[in-house]
Parts: sequence; structure tokens; C-alpha cells
Amino acid sequence: MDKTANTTNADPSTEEKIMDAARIVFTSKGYAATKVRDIAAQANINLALVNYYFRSKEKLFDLIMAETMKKLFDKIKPVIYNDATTLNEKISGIVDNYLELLLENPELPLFVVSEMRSGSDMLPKMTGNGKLFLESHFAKQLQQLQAEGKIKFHPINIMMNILGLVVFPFIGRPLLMKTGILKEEDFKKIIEERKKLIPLWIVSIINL
Amino acid sequence: MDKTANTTNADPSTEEKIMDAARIVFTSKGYAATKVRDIAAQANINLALVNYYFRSKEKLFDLIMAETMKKLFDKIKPVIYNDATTLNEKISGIVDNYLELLLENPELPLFVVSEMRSGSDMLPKMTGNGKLFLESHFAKQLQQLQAEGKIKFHPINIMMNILGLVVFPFIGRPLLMKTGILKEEDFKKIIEERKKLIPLWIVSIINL
DNA sequence: AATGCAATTAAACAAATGTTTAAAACAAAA
DNA sequence: TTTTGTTTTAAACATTTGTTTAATTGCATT
Repeated sequence: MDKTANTTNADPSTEEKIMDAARIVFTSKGYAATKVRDIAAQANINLALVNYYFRSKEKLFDLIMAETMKKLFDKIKPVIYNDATTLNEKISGIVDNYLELLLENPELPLFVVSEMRSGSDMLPKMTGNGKLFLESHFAKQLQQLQAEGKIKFHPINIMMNILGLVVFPFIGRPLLMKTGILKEEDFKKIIEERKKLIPLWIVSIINL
Repeated sequence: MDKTANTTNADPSTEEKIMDAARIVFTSKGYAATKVRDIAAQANINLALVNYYFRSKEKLFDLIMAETMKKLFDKIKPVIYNDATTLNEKISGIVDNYLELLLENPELPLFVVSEMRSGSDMLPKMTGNGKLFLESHFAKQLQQLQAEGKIKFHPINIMMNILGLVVFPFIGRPLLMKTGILKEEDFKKIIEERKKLIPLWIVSIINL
């Protein structure tokens, strides 16, 4: 078992082909709706190779999920842990970073949140990430905001609002699309618009 | 086939038992992860009865989905079509009505949005609902807001923000829960708090 | 009580789906 | 070239899962 070195190569190894395919299929359809044969087809490889390289559908899924969560947390970690920036700067940073990431991977929010539903126990990794957030400089700044009486509500609301405003368009996109409320061409434009607006809105909410 | 009369009865008919069970299982796990046997078990009836009464898993699912969409649209239709209320009154109405509904059915948003993903073609019914929204008095008021230059961005943003702020806590709940960022006991309290706050926030965003 | 129709059941069936096997193809080393 | 170990393949396998069947039960009407 050599797991041939993962240099950025012209043609990817079979293992990589499978990972790439799994990433696409799992994130777009979810675990239950994904068939191992879908992954094999997407990767253009023989069905048996999936189990040969990854043992089981579930093990492969766990890899993709872990990778995804890491991608999401790594993206804001530097922002929320930076104790040299103001709260407003952090908010802009979070919004910018996430909208950028989500424009490239629009399926991520729905994927994570759907799979979280049926108690797919990655609790250990998850609570770790939770602690990571709660101990951040950003979390402290939010608490201080409340301690100083500058906001009259639970600081978790700020976090909910940032996430809601950033993430909802991507979660609701299929719905807004199919109802005809939002047109394909407009989507990217609207998101770019929101990149500047959301930080303004959040600040305005804080200073209400 | 008698479909015995649906009076609000002491013990529900088998058909109702199946519908109730299907509603619970489908909305909590999604179509792909739901097994017909799960529904039978939840309803405490024989497996074959599901097909006896509803022909197929898919037909049963379509009923639940249609019912759910109707529930969601019926809830705001009277609000957004009322041409005797101000925009602010409508915003409060939408927020109040939805948060109330979602407190009773927290799984609805994630359910609808997940199933919308893999192009589960209920396009006809959907585009109907879309038109229903676009022709509403509420939509007109939003457009007017832009026409008068009172907002400098696409009015769809207002709709996205309302939905995002209202719906996201329910979509993100599993995530916020498992990370330990949000505690079970706090959830309802926070939502109640948001019932007053969100309308204020939206107005403040409009008047920015 | 007897008849007929609807409701229910246990079992079987067929298709789908995750996993394994055994042989073939391939590549590197001797 | 032969040998050895790895990768790939087609096929089979076992389980899950949606659906159907055929028999039984229950109930209302005669």
C-alpha cells in the first residue's frame, strides 16, 4: 500500500480521483442519497476501488466531512483569534472570507447543516471547534459588548445574524431559484453587493 | 376504498396514522434517509399498509411536501397581501407568524431546503408560489422603496435578510448545539427575544 | 348466521446498494 | 525474462429496502 505521493500532479492518483468525486457527490446530494456507484461513476473508476481504498462508504464520508469542517473553521480562525483587530474589522473579515469561500463552494452550508441533522456523531471534533470559537478574541469582544451594556440582548444573536445573513442566500438558493424569486444571473451580483452591505448592517444592529 | 371520514376523532384512522408518522420521519430525516419501514414503525402499523393507502413512498412524500409548502405559504399570504398595512407592519407580521410556526415545527426549514436541493421537481407548484410572492402587496412595497431611492440595493436583499434572520437559527440549531455554542435551554428564550428584535433590525437596515 | 367487502397481516419478491472475491493487468525488481 | 507485489476489473454476494401477493381478520349488511 503505497498511497503514491500527493504532489500536485498532471493526472491525479486513483485515490485522489475518488476523493474528488466523493466531495462533489456527497456535498451535492448528502450521505443517504449518495450511492457508492455514483461516486465511482463521477470518478470514472471501477466500483470496487472505492472500498479498496477507503474500506467503506461511511469511512470515506467521514473524511470528506472532516475535511469540510476544517476548511470552514480554518477560514475564520485567523480572523476571530486576531487580538489586534477591532470588532468591526473582525466582522468584515468574517463576512469577506466566508462569502468568498461560499462563492466557490455554494453547497457547503447546506451539506454541513443537513448532515448534522440525524445526529451524525462527530461530537468530539465538533465540540472542539465550539470551544475554539468560544475562547476566541472575537467571542470575548462580543461578551464585553454586552458587559458594557452596549447591546441589550444575548451576544449569540450577533453571531446568529452574521451567519444568517452570510449563509442564508446559499441555503435558500434552490428555493429562491425554483420559485423564480431569484434568477441565476443575479445571484453572484447580489452576493458581491452583500459583501459590503452585511458588515454595515451588523454594525448598525449593534449600535441600535 | 372508503377513506373513512376525517372528523377530529379520538383515535385516528390508519391513513392518518401513516400521514402523521410520515410527516415526522420525512421532515426529521429527509426523503433518502427515510425507510418505509421507519414510517410503519413510527405509525405502529403493518408495513404493507403504507403502500395499500398511498401506493408508493414517493407519492406519500409528495403529499407531505405539498402540505408543508402550503403550510408555509398560507402563513404569510394574508400578511403580504394585506394592502392596508404599512411595510413595517408587514415585516413584524412575517417575523411573528414564522417564528411562531417554526417554534412548533423547528424541522420545517431544513426539510424544505434540503429536499429542494436534488431537483425534486415540484416546479409547477413552486413557481406558482413564487408568482404568488412576486405579485403581493409586500413585493410592491419593496420595489417602491427602491424606486424612491430609500434603499440603495436590490430589494431582494430585504427578503433574504428577513428569511435569514428568522430561519437561520432553526437551520443552524443542530450545528450550534453540537458545537456547544448554544445550549438547549437557551434556544427558546433566544427565539422569543428575536421576535421583537428582528423587526427592529430590519427597519434599521432599511433606514440605513 | 351468512355474505361480501374493506382492512390487516405475514411472507415473498424484486430491485438497489454496500461490500467482497478471485482473477487479470500492470509495473517494478531481480 | 521471470518474479513479486500492487492495482484494477468483472462478477458475485449479502443486505437493505420498496413493493406485491395471498391469505386472514373484521365488520357491516342482508
